[in-house]
Amino acid sequence: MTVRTRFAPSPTGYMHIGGMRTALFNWLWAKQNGGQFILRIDDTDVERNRNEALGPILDAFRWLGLDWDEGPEVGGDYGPYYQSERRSLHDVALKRLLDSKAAYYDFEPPEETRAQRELAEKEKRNYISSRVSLDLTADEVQQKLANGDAHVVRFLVPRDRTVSITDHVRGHVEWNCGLMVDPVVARADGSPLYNFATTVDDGQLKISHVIRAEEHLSNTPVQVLIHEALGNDLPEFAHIPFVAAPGGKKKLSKRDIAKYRNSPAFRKLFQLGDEVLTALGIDAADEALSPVMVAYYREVGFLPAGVLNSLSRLGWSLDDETENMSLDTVKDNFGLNRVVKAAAGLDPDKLMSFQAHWMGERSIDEKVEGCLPFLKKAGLIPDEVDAEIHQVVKAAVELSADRLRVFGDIVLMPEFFVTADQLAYSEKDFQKRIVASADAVNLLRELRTVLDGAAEFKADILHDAVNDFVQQKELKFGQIGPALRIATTGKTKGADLFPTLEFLGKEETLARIDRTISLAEAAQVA
RNA sequence: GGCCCCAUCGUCUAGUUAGGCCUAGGACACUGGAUUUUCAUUCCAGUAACGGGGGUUCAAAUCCCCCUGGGGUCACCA
Repeated sequence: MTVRTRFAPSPTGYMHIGGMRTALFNWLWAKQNGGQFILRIDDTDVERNRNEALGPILDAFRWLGLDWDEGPEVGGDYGPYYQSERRSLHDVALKRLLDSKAAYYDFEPPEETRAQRELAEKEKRNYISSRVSLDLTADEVQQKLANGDAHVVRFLVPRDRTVSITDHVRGHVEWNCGLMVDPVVARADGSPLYNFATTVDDGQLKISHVIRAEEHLSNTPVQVLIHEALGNDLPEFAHIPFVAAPGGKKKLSKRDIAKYRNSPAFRKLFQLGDEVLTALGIDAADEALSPVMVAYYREVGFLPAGVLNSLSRLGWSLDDETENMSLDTVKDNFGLNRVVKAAAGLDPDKLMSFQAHWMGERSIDEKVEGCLPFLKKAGLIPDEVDAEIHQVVKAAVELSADRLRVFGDIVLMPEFFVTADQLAYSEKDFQKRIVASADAVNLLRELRTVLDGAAEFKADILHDAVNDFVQQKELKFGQIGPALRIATTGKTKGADLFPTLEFLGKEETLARIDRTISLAEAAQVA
């Protein structure tokens, strides 16, 4: 049997990270079994511009390197792959259901249906369809149809049986059809509804494995029944756990983004986004760029390997110890039988840890390539990168070392790229360690002389010179180090100090100290 | 509320199918220490879990039942 899996997103304008995990598992299963992974666009109910809304979704797949064998742009033998273009196919299937009496026209007013439903809930009773329209004679039905009476088409659930499946992750699951509502399969104008269109399409696209999030489990009996009525071979099912919000068990949802902002577990990612995106001149409040969406990770400068590794381990494990895995490793070892049943909360800390691991695997040159676009976007380097600028970036990347966890981190280190007059100081630290410190300014003046007099402007020589000075004055390094660091980089932490000074060069270093002294004096006077 | 799903450290998980190798393993986070004249890294160590109650058995995290708790879903959305 050829394994064919599919992911069927609606063109919404963004790609949800949880949806991405579902897509990944589908891709993994297809690839591992030498089958096909299909992208089908469920755009039946969308009025927005298709390309505009689909773009971000395809971008997410491309960014992560998850290719699709059939679907938009690549076509395939089972198209069209846009559900809206399959309407004639749905019409034929609908007619077959109606002709075989597997579905019926329901003229019951929607208010009436809703009232019955509410009454049932109030009485703590299961609701099933009234089926009053089934009492109509064929002529009466034709008459109402001719009159243009409002109606829907419902699937006639066989109430005397059960539906059971053997789910790849949940095992045996069974439903009593006597408890099921007759689902609406089409509106009065014949336009199909989700459960119906999906079933028709899955059958026609010869999908072998429906791998989807657990929240679809309750749709399964309806789809199985429709498949049977249509005479389709039944696909196999795998209902994987949904991705939960960090620190919780509830489904990660776009609707709760505002709430996540303040959640302790999620805060770090939002903060990183705020800092990096703002430095890039991008609106960090845009929900399409929140950590719930794949686009966030690309824009902030994550590696596909980091995101993929994290997503793979969400609800799946290779064994009892392997954590760092490339996509190839996951692909070779993936199995539906090792998918966990319980919902898994996204863990931002662990995600960052995977990301740092894979960034550490990158060569300096690869890191430079990754940083360049970010530096350009932030206006820290010109768009035209000549050899000299390339060299500067390379040196900065080497200095930043493992402080560069995501490419976006580089734009948070402007001290490597701006000149003395543009350097921004951390206000609080500047105040505390320089303005409010009794002799910080005097020491900086003396340090300036020491640095100026160094035989060579090299890290180790500067280091020795400053050490000598510290000993001579009977000070501790801690009494001048922080001030020197702030004066030259604007902040209290960062890359190794003396190599940084060497990187900046004598002229720039002294200029920064001069500016610090004058700013401090001005502040003290005021 | 009906239907369905789920339940091991704070988190992600291994172990459950074939009960003993489990004084429950790993990773992330956290805490302490070493290295680092900041921060980060690296290294070492530590804290930390089988939701509860009944069974079955020589033996239960593992099998059965009940309870509790958590979650999903109940549209002429997808």
